[in-house]
Amino acid sequence: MKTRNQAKRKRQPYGQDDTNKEAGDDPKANGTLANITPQKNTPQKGINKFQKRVASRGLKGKDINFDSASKLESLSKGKEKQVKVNIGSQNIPNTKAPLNTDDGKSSMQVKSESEDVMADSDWEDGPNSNLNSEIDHQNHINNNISIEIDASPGDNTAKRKPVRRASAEEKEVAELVHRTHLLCLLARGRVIDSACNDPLIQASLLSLLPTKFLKLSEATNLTVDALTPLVNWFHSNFRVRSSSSERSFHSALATALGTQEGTPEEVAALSVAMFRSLNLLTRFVSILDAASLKPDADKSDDMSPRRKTGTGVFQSSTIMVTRSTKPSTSSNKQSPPLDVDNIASIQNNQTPETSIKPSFQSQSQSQTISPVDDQSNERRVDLGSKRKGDLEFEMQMQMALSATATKTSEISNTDSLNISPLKKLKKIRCEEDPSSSSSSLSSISTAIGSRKVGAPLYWAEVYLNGKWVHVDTINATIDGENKVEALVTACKSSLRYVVAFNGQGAKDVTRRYCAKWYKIASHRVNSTWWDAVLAPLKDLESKTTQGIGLSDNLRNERASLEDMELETKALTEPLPTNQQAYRSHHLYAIERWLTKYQILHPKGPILGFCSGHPVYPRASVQILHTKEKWLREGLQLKVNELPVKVLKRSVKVNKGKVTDDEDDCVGPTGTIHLYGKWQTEPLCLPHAQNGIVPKNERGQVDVWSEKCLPPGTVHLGFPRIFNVAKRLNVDYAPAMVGFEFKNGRSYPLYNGIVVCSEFKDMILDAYGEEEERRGEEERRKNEAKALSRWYQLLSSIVTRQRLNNRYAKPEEVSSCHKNDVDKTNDSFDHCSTSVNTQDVQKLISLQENDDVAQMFEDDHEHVFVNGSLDVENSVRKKSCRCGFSIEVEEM
DNA sequence: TTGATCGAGCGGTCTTTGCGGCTC
DNA sequence: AGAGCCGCTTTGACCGCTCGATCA
Repeated sequence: MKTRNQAKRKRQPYGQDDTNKEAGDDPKANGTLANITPQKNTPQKGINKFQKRVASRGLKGKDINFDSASKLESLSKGKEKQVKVNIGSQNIPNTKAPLNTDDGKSSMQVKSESEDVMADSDWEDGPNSNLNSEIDHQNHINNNISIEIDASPGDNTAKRKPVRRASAEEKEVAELVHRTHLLCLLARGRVIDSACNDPLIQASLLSLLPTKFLKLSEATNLTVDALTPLVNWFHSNFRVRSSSSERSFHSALATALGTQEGTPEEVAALSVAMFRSLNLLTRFVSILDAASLKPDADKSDDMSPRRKTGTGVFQSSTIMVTRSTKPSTSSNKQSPPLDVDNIASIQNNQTPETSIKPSFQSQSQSQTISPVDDQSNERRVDLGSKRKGDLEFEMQMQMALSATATKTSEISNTDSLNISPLKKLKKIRCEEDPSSSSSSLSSISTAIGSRKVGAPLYWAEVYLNGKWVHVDTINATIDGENKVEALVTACKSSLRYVVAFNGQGAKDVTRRYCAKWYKIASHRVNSTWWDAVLAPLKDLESKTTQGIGLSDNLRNERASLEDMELETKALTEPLPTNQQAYRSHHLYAIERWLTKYQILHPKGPILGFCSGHPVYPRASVQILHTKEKWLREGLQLKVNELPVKVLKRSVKVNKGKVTDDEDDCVGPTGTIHLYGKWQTEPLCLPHAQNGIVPKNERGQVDVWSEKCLPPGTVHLGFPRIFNVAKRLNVDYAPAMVGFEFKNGRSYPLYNGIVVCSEFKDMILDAYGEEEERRGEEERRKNEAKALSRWYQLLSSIVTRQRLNNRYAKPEEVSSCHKNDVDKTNDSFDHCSTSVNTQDVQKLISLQENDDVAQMFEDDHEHVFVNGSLDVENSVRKKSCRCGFSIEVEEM
């Protein structure tokens, strides 16, 4: 298919494009540059335009040199990436340099390796007195302007990547993969949740607990503070390691419990089991880091942690934690836990900058490659081809390692280290909500600085005092739901789905952890599908979550409280600070990003400003349609409503509408009048009266939807039903249901008829009988056709046999006969028609009795008997006994 | 460094109820 | 002359979304 740009180029050949429009109306009339370029335009201006043009044709950025002093160079440089334009210019000022060539045909010659540059330029040959003159020809030989376009591969701008967009199919595949992955992750979460309920594991955990914590199980109104020592105890007694060797999660959990060491997933699950063993209402929470919803995003998307770590669906996501447990690193236990106290101490004692910068610098000077960071090593090898995201990730890795540097980890210096880590920190700080500046800052800084902290992927939610509290034992963080998003962002991971599991159910609690929904909304799957998937799981979750011994009222209250909390969070998102975010923001809008069919109504209230643009609630954005479009939705304009927006029609469409086609939607000047929904009311069509269907000017009813049916009528969308209505003498109108585009034109599509309601049953009954009769007729016709074909087949065999008998040698006769009979039997065996076996037997006996053969013995004359009649086509099929049949049109 | 802006590729939506030439 | 049949470049123009490049 021709692209729009190709079409544009086609419409704008060199001699007609804007370059030459300014240069002169008819460049061919006079081949001099002076004529091509008006006096007011300097050659440089023209050259600039040429450069621009070349750039726009894919030679962008290629080096264009206009060298009037250079000698004539061969233009045919083969495959050299060079474009030269030689323009003779001797004896005249530059402003009047004529464009001459050897053959005098074209005023300008451009040779390039990309033939299409020439190919889609509409150069025209033609006589030109100036160009043909010997003098100018000589001028050209002696003096010329050379335009060199150097497209060497090393050129910066030549590196511009060809933009390749994902096709619809690729997008669909990506979405399917995404959905499948989500389902797998949900199933995995349920497995883990189930393992957390194991009584043996819970009992073992209880036996490990210091007795002072056992009283927590009896306490009522537990607070966050009361839980802190328990979390710290767990944090310091359970370590995180990279991978699990166990196949079954249940046994892996048991092993992790025994060794007090496990994957982040296992450790988080153990913490959930521990809380549950203390009779605390606890959920296992996981970030579902599914494959990207967008094609190729995983290849280039640096947000995806799968690239950074190794295998496994859940394991893949924890970067730093995983790495920190490599043998050569210090044990987790050697690092102080990241808890509220630690954050406070960091705040008090040192700024993040001072804590990170010195060690970072010292690390950056080292050339030793740490055995710890094998993935960093890999990156170093391929530094030249690294993406920006990889560098950023490596930066963060190095910052993380260097900030908590122990003597073992040393990192080589790379170019990427030239970027100040402080700037990186500032960036992250800016990302963070200003309202939580100090604590968040320290937490993020610590997150980056500590080896213990990676992107949090698994944690627990404990129900305390009427609220679900985030408890991350891996990072020893309690009630840090506001920090999760920043941590995840800092670790270049994504927070698209946060799901809480309990009682074999699951609930999406992303809202609790995500303050900037607009950033993740486009990365989440269609909410209808996701909600449908989660609906049964949510029920399960809420039923179990409500605990034992609670009344239904309390259960409902608790469930609705959480829903309200999440809903409130969804509706109170802070205003984004960049304009682009308002383009598809679900809560807010600014006028500049509205499409042509949108309007603000009412225009207010103003919720704030972004770069001077007033911000309105998204709910104020209304869709506009033409009058016709509203009619299709069963709505009509109220009386005296004026269009709220008037659009110009395209030139081409106007051409066809210049006539007196003026109505409320298309004005005389080719404008489209648009109306909002508030200007409409339910469609009021004329009632059917006396069995007559109200029709439009074309004698039909436009059935865009059921709402478009005149009152008192019904749409009977059956094929051939109009015949029945006609036969019963009932008034009807063809139901036009849409348009079909074929051969560049639109054709109305009809589906059945519209009749008055009172005739509905009568017509349907008659239609049913008619269809039954038609079906029977169809069956009979098929049978007759099959029989006829069998006759023909057998007749041909008889003929063949007769010929063989007459002309073939005796030994061939028997074999031929046998073959024919075999073939016939085979055909019969494979025949799937409804031909009566008896009929065929009769045929075979006919054959054996040689009756048919006898027919052919004489000069057989066909005798046709009346066969079936095709009512629709008025064609009757007549057959002869020999099997020959003809179709006769009945008058 | 970051946001704004621009250009380009791609997919989706909207359009919307024939007509001119030929034969009989 | 007029009725009727047949076969037409594939619709394609436009808009919105997205992404990369560039610029301030």
